[in-house]
Amino acid sequence: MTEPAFFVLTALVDEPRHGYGIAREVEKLSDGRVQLKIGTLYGVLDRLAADELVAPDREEVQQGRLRRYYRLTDSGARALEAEAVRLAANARSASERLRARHAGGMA
Amino acid sequence: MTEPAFFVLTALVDEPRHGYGIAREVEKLSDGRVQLKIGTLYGVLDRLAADELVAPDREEVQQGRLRRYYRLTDSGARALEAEAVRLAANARSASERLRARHAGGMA
DNA sequence: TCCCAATATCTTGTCAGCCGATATATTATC
DNA sequence: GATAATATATCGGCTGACAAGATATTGGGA
Repeated sequence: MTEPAFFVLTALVDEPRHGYGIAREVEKLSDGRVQLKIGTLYGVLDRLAADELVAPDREEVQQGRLRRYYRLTDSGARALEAEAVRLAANARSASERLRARHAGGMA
Repeated sequence: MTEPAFFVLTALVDEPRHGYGIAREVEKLSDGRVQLKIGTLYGVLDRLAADELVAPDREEVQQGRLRRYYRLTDSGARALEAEAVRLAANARSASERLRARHAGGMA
């Protein structure tokens, strides 16, 4: 799973959101570190929808602007959970090795 | 940082290794989950060397086969540490949200 | 002896995907 | 009337992952 896809799924965990709203939520939940590019966003959404990790939820017209909402599917939630576990494991193995190195490297 | 690059750096934390040895070490430290492709490996090494996150260490000829060793630079160790922190943060934010969802979603 | 597998390097070509740029449309502000 | 924010979508360039193949040595099995 690519990193933009990971963030899109994370942004959809609590409630359905529309494209622009996802981009703002991702920026918020990463403390401004990740700014999803608009050209990236819709491509990612298409791919996630094709894989059925997200699904179209509803469409609204608010103040004349179309909002197309997406929600996380059960399959998407499982995929996100698995990816989170994988990332945590990767981070842990690197951190452990670095710690051993600074501790004097008992190779 | 791309995932293959992350694994290459991790494999070099404890000691310098040559290309083939890196591939075997990555497979080992990921419990067989990550099998670095040979075409990926050398491209990644070139890019990491250009960025000075790894550096050529020495060359050996063992049993007629050339071994070109690479070592992690201080800059590489710092980059790996930062990436590990970032991955851990990403994994944590996703896991927390998923936990809240299963707990009943107090949105 | 000959072929294959393992070890070891590197190159080339294809495909996926990120992202900048652009287009379109509405509302609000200046 | 121009600009910014909100909101959608597409296109093209570039980077990077990876399959495949080239090259070379050692050792084992048919």
